[in-house]
Parts: sequence; C-alpha cells; structure tokens
Amino acid sequence: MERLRKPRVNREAREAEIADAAIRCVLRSGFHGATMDSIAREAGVSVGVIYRYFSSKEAIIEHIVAADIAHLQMALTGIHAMGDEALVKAILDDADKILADQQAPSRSALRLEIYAEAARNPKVAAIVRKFAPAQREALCQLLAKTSGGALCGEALRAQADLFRMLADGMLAFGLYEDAPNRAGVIAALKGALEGVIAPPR
Amino acid sequence: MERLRKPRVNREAREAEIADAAIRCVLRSGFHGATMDSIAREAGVSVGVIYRYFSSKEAIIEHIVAADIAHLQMALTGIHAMGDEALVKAILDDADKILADQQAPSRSALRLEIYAEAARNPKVAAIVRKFAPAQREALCQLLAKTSGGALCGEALRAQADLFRMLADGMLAFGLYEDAPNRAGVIAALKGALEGVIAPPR
Amino acid sequence: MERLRKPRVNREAREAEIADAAIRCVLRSGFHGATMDSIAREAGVSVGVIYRYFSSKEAIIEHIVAADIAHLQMALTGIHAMGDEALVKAILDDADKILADQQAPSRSALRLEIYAEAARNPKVAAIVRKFAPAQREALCQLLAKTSGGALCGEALRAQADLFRMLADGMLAFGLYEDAPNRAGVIAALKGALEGVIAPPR
Amino acid sequence: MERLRKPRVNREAREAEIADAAIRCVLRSGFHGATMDSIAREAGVSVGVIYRYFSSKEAIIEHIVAADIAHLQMALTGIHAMGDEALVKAILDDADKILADQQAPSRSALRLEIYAEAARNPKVAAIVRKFAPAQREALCQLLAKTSGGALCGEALRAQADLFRMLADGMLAFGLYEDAPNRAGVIAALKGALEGVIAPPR
DNA sequence: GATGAATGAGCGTTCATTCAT
DNA sequence: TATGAATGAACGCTCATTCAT
Repeated sequence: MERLRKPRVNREAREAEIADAAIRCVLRSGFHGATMDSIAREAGVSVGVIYRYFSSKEAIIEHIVAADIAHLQMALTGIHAMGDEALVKAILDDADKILADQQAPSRSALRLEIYAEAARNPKVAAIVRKFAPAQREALCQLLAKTSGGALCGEALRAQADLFRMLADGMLAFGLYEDAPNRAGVIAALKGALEGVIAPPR
Repeated sequence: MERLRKPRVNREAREAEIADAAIRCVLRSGFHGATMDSIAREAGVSVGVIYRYFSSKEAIIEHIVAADIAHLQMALTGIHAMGDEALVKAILDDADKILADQQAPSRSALRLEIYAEAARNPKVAAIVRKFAPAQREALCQLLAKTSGGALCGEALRAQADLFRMLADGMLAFGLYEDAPNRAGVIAALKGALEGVIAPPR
Repeated sequence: MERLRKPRVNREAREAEIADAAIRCVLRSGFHGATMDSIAREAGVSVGVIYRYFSSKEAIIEHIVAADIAHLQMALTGIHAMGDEALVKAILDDADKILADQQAPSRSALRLEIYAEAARNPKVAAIVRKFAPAQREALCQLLAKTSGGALCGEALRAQADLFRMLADGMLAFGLYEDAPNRAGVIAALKGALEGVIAPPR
Repeated sequence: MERLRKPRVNREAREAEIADAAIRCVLRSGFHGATMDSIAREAGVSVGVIYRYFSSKEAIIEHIVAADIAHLQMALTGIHAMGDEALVKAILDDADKILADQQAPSRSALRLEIYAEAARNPKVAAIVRKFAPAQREALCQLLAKTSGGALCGEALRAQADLFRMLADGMLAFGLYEDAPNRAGVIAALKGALEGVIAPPR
C-alpha cells in the first residue's frame, strides 16, 4: 500500500543539507567559529538531528574537506573528458569561467581554511593528501594533451606542479585588495596558460 | 602555593619570547586552538605576564601576522638591493635558499593560518592588505631588472602577480606529501623563473 | 562525569528560581561578590542554564533591581486603592506591617545594594529614576487624602519627599544594632505619620 | 645637626594620602571596582608601598569606612559645642550648608557604598555599629537643647532616630533625578527641622 | 525519530598579593 | 625602603555534546 507521507527525505539528502548549511557557516566564521547551534539553525533542524548524521563536529569538518577536495578533483577530471581538438580551445575560452569559479570568495575562503587546518590536523591532512596524486595525474594528462605531446616525463610533472601552485596561490590573491581586480588576475593567468598550451592549429 | 618566579628581563626580549611561544602554539593548534594558557606554558611564564606585553590574544595574533608579513616584505626588498648584473645570477643561484625559506614548514603553516584568518578577520585582512602594494611593487622592480627591461607596464604587473601566486601556492604544496619532495618543486620553480629572467649575458 | 539533570520546567518558573537564587547570593555577597557559579549552585542548575534565561550577569542585576523597585511601587499604589475613610485608619493600624516589610533585613539589604550600585552604574540608576516620579506622585496622593486636603502644592510635595527619605533612611537603620529594636523605630515612625495624617474623625 | 632632607613625609601623612586616593577611587568605581593599581596610581606611589601602610585591600576599606563614620560623628558633636542661644539659630541658618555637605555626591555615594557593604560584611557592620550609640546620644542632646527641653525620654530618642533616618534617607535622594533639585529638598528638610526646633525667642 | 534544555570543562581576562631587585 | 613585574586563582561566559521528553 503506497502512502504519501510527510516528505521524509532520505538519509543522503538530509546529510547533504546539513553539510551545506555547515559550509555556509564555516565560510562566515571559519571551522572554529561555526557552532553546532549555528549549523542547526542554518539547516533548519535541531542540534540533536545533526548528531544522527555526523558523529561530531570534527566529522562534519572532515566531510566538508573531503567534499571540497572532491569537487576540485571532478573539475580537473571533468575537463579532459573532452575531445582533443576541442580541449585546447575550450580551456582558453573557458579559462575565465574556470578560474573565476576557483577564485569565488566562497570557494577560496573555504579552501584557505582547509589548507590551514590541514597544516596541523592530521586527519584533514590525510584527506588532502589522499587526493593529491590523482589530481597531479589529471593535471599531467591535461598538459600532455594540450601541449600536443611536447611535454613529458619530469618536465611534464614540474609544469603540472607549477599550475597547481598557481591555482592554490590564486586563493590568497583575493585577500590583497578590498575589491579585487579579478579581471586583471584572470587575464594574467590566461597569458600563462597560453605560454604552455599549444594554440589550436 | 609554590612560587618560582621568572626573573626580570628587558621588555623587548620578554615580548619576543612570548611572541615566539605564541607562534609555536599557533603552528601546533592554529590561532584559535592556541590558548593563553598554552602560550604561557610554552613561554614559561604565567598567564598574567602575557597581558603585560600584549593587551589581548587578538593583539598577539596581529603581532604575529604583522611580523610574518613584514618578514616577507624584507625578503623581497632585500633581494634587489643587489647590483644589476649580480642580481640575475644571485636569484638563480639562491633560488633554492629563498624558496626553501618560504617553504619551511613553520613558515608555510603560519602563512596558511594567516591567510585563512584574513579571509574573515578584518583586522588581519587589513594587515595583509597594507603590505600588498609594496610587495607587488618590489616584485615588479625585481622582474623589470631581471628581464633586462623586456617587461613593462601591464605585462610586468601581470607577471609579478603570477609570481606572487606561485609563491603563495607553494605554501599549500607542502601539504600534498608526507615528506614533500622539496627538491622537485624547487627545480620546477627555478625553471619558471628562468623562463622570465634574462639569462646573464 | 556524572550527570544529574535538572528536569525541564516552564520558562517563567525557572527564570524566577534563578532570580531568587541570585537575590540570595546578592544578599550574601553583594552584586559583585555574587558569582555566576554561586548563583548556579544556589539555584541547583549549571552555569550554562542561567544564560538560557538571562543574557548576562548584568541582565540578572537589572532584573533584580527592577523587580525590587516595582515591588515598592506596588506597595505604594496598593495602599490608596482603599476608600478614603478606611485609609487613614488602615495606614495607622497597618503601619507596623508596612514598615516591617520594608525593613525586613532581606529587603533593606537588597535596597541598600541597589542604591549603592545606582550611584555608579548608569543602567541601574536609570531603573531607579524611571520609577521615582510615579512613586512621588503616589506618595503625594496618599498624603493629600490622609491630610484631609490640608496639604497641597509645594508643601505637599515637600512632605512627600520627607516621607520618602524616612522610608529610605529606615533601610540603614537596621544596621545600627545587632538585634535592631524594630518596635521602637516603628513607634517613632507612627508618631511622625500621626503628625501629618489627619486623625480619623 | 639639622638637615633639610627630601620631604620624607611621616607615616600618618602618607597613610592619609593613600586613604584619600583610595576614597577617590572608591567614589569612581565602588569598593570592588577600585583596584590596588588604580589606588596606587591615584596616590602616586607603587602598589608595594600601599602594603606597607595597609595589610590588605580589606584593611583600606575598613579605614575608609571608619574615617567616614568618624567624620559624621565629628560633625554631630561639633555642632553642639556651641552655646545654647546661638545653637538654634545656627542650625536653622546653616541647615543649608550642613545638609548640602551630607548630600554632596561624593559623600552620599561613599556612604551608600558603606551601608551596602555593612549589610553583609561583618567587620564593616561592626564599625558602623560601634559609632551608632554615640551618634544617637549626640543627636539626642542636640534635640534636647534645641527643643528647649520640651523633648525628653523615649520621645526624645524617637525624634532623634527620625532625624537619623532623614539624614540617611537623603543619601538616596540624589539618585532620583538626573540633576537633583537640591534646593527643594533642603527647604523641605528645613521645614521639618523647624517643626521640632524651638524657634529662638 | 526529533527536540532543545541541560551540562560543565575550558576559554580569555583581571587583579590582590608577593618578593627579587 | 621602594618598586613594579610576576603570579595564578577566580571571574563571566561559550558551546560541543547528551538525553529526558
């Protein structure tokens, strides 16, 4: 017998709602400043409920970290699902969008928080490290393709690491000005990309 | 109630002792996790003493931030006090040392903490911003010199910003491996530098 | 870490419990000497609970002050709700009770604390001042009635102020003897009242 | 051999300086709010010095209390050192001055503080009580004289107590208005005095 | 299962008191 | 003797976590 009950959302959806609320709180106040009360209020649930989905505040933090790193991972692997010829053009054309996404205040503040936390919290560091090789590999493949095979071996990995640093460095860049000149930064990065990427023939 | 008094020393020395102890605590636990008690214990003084040298925990944080940013500032301006011809060679030769200093775990962990804090603490953000233009200018002058005048105007500033991002991005790089392959990173950066820097004729 | 939870009761009851406990602590130790810990212990709750009912210690003090001043206010206005003829007799007959209530050690000690606090805490002073005009008015009406209209205008107000001073002066009177001779004081006050109050015809 | 040394003040003078500084601090901030540091600063000495003259903060408070009560005592006994005929006139003429002195904000704030403290601090209560009988006696003698012998026995004591209450009640009166109408209060009190005091024949 | 009131350890800070100089 | 730096218990307050309802 089918019933239309009160919209009992499933476990995953509820967990995601709470995690999203937690992220909004963390962006406002940092990992420490985000209180369980504030997360509960933001998620529209009671504190007690949170503990049915996460064993502790620590667990929420780890979840947020893993989700953010995974998002980056997807962005990277997502890109080179594209066909070869399209790729180079796409990157150059979409650089604005890709970079703007990375540099969005919400993303950068969260990532900075994560990196600071990773520098002293072993569990968070472990999550960051777990994904690092795959991300490096994804970047290597991307650069190999876009450079038309000109880059390989040690030089390829070095270049990939350089791009990784650029991406991470962008996070702090927004802090340097009250109303940061995003356009300028993005243009500069595009320039750097063009230096490496073989222009579409 | 046992008393083991810490003897009097001069003001600056004591202040520095406390600030150093505070940095060690911050590296271990972050700005928030570093408690006044832990700082006092680390410095070998009682809590009360700290308040003779700093008006609040907030003041300690601002002191640490300002000192770290000022250190970076000095490193940048220090470099191009050198003569023109010597400079390019010096940079390439000393890149290892310069980069290693910036990438030292204590420095990078602290800087990451600072960036994360700046993303939501206006006072810390103000300190970071205050130095940003001078640092950019220092980088611009450095690149102008080392590129033999080839770079100027908008392109020069863009390149400077790119290097700034690389420097900041390096901070997070140490997190990606348990025992990070510093040599590899440094080699890659050296490569990047050589792309811009006019080789000494 | 043993847990013995105090059960839920309704908001008003719990708030009153805490305020009462706070008054007992204030009587014992003064506004300053009454610590949040001592209030919590006296109320049989944990410190944290207090903050669910009062936003700060300051708020508790203001609550206590306002309640005490309001009690006085009610005593004053309550009296002359009575009919004219009954009034004079009632006052003379009940003077003992009224004065004894005001002079009860707990009331007088609290009021003295309030006056001392008002002398330097603007918020407390504001509460005291807020009720002063109404109290004066109530006293004026009372005297006008009981004097059979013989008192009016400036003379009425002066007499009212005199009685106000007597009432406040009584507070300190209990301090002058170990086991204060209340009966004597009350008799004296009764005498003073009779000097003003028109004897019932 | 006489010497003009550095103005080494004697023990009593120094003690009085510190006590005076302490009173100024207490008036500003109450017994609790006055810190040993603030007293030392106000007195222009170091904290350590205070402890050579007073064994503790408690001792300073007791000293202040005793001094204030003694001051009142002297005011009372001082008055009727005067000759009989002069007395009544003097009191009526000087009532303004006498009352204004009692009602001076500095005196009243301090006395209120003392009464509040006496209500819970046994040592302070003891000081207040110690002087009470002598003060009552002084008031009795004063009233006996000024009433031309009309008052005596129980009635005399009751009247004296009434005046004592008026005097204490005046202390709180200043709290009821922002800029208290002292003139009005004083006029009213003068009226009360005249009711008892036999007009000079 | 959901709620949110209760808990209390632990935070940043103050200040009476001590004592090496 | 005078100084004021050092001490640390104790303060007001917060918040992750628990559990009776």
